[in-house]
Amino acid sequence: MNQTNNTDDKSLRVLKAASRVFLEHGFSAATTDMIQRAAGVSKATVYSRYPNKEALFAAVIENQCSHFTQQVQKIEVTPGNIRKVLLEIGHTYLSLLLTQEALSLYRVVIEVADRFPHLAHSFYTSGPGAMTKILAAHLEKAASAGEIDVQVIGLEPAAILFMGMLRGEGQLIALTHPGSQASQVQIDQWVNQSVTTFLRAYGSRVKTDATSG
Amino acid sequence: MNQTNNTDDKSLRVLKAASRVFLEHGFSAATTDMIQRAAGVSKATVYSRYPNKEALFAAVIENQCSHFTQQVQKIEVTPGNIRKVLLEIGHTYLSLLLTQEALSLYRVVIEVADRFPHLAHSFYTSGPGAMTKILAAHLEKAASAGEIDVQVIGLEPAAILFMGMLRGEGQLIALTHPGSQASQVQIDQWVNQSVTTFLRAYGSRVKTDATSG
DNA sequence: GTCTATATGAAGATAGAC
DNA sequence: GTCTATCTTCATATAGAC
Repeated sequence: MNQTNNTDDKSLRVLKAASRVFLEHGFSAATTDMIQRAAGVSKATVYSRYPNKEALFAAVIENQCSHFTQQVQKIEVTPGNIRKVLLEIGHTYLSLLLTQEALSLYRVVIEVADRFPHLAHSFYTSGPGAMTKILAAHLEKAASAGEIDVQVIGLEPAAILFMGMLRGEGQLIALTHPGSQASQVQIDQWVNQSVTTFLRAYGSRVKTDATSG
Repeated sequence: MNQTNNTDDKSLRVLKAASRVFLEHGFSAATTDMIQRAAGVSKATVYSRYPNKEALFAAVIENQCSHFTQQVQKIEVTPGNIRKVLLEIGHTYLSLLLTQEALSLYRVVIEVADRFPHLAHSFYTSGPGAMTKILAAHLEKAASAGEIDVQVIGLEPAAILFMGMLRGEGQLIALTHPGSQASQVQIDQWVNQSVTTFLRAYGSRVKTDATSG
C-alpha cells in the first residue's frame, strides 16, 4: 500500500503540492523549491511535467477554478417557497466562499490578474458568474409563481444585487483579517439579513403558501 | 526652479515612486531596483530613508490608506431626501472605489494580508469601515425624519448591505478584468439599482418630496 | 525517468569614493 | 548625503550521473 513512490502519480503529487504552495503564498512569493519539497520530489521532476513556473501556476488555478465550479453547480435546493430557496442557496454559497481555499484562490487570482488575465476571467466565470445564472433561474421560477416581482430591474441585476449583499461584509472581513474564521451563526446572520432585505424589496405581499401547489 | 535635485524632497520622491511601483506590481513582484529607478535616485538613497523593503512598503500603504480615508471623509452630500443622499454618496463612493489607485491598493493589501495583518486592518478601517459609519449616520437622520425604517435589521447592518450591493459586481469585474474601466453610465446604473432596492426594502411609503426644496 | 549538483541571473542590501 | 560598484543570497532552470 505504499503509494508514495512507485507509480506515476508524481504528476498528481506535484500538482497538489503546487496548489497548496501557490494558494498559501501567492504566485510571486512562492518558490519552486517550496513546491518541490512539499511534493517530495526533485526539482527536475517538477520541470519534466511543466515547462516553467507560469505553466504550473496556470494548471493549478485552472484546476482550482473547475473544482470551484463543480461545488457551485452542485448547489441544489429542496423545492419550496422563495424565502427558503434563497436562505439555502445563500447559506451554501457564502459558506463555500468563506472557506480558506476559496479565499486563497480569490486572493491569488486577484494578485496576478494583470499577468494572467485569462485566469482571472476564468475565475469570474467559474464562480460568481455561474452562481448568478443559477440564482437568476431560481428567481425566474419564483417570479412565474408570483412570489416575487423583479420587473423593475430585471432577473440578472436582482441576482447580482443579492449576491453583493451576501458576499459584501463577510468576504471583506475574511480577506483583511487573515486567520479569522466566520462562525456559522455569523454566516446565518448575514444570509438572513440579505434575504430579508431582498424580499422586502421584491417579495409579493400575498403569501403564497396556502392553496397553490 | 529645478526641484529635481537640490532640496531634501528626495524622501518624497522615493515615497511617491515606491507607491507607484508597489501599487502596480504588488509587494513580492516589485523590486527595489524599480523603485530606485522610478525615483531617479540611487539604491543607497532609498536605504538611507527606509531600513528595508518591508518598511518602505508599510510606509506606502499607510500613506495610501490615510489618503483614502481623507477622500472618504470628504464625501459630503447636499441636504435633501434620502434617495438623493444615497444616490450622491453611492455615486461618489463607487466612483472612488473603481479608480485604478483604489483597486490597486485593494489588490496589494489583500495580497500581503498574511504578512502585514496590521496594514490589512488599517485598510479595512480606513475604507469600508469609515464609509459604513458615515452612511449609518445619514441613515439615522433619515430614520428620524421618517423617511426610512430599518428597525428590522439595524442601522449598521443596513448600511453594510447597501454598500455590499454598491460594490459587489463593479469591484469584482474591475478586479478580474484588468485594464477595463467602468463607464459613468454603468456606475450610475449600479448605484440606481442599489438605491432602488434599498428603498423598496426600507423606504417609507409616504413620498416626502412635495414641500421640501 | 529521477535525482544531485550546478549554471545563470537577479534581488536585497552594503562598502567605500566623492 | 549621494552615488557607483559590489557582496551575498537565493530562485529559476538545466546538465549529467544513475
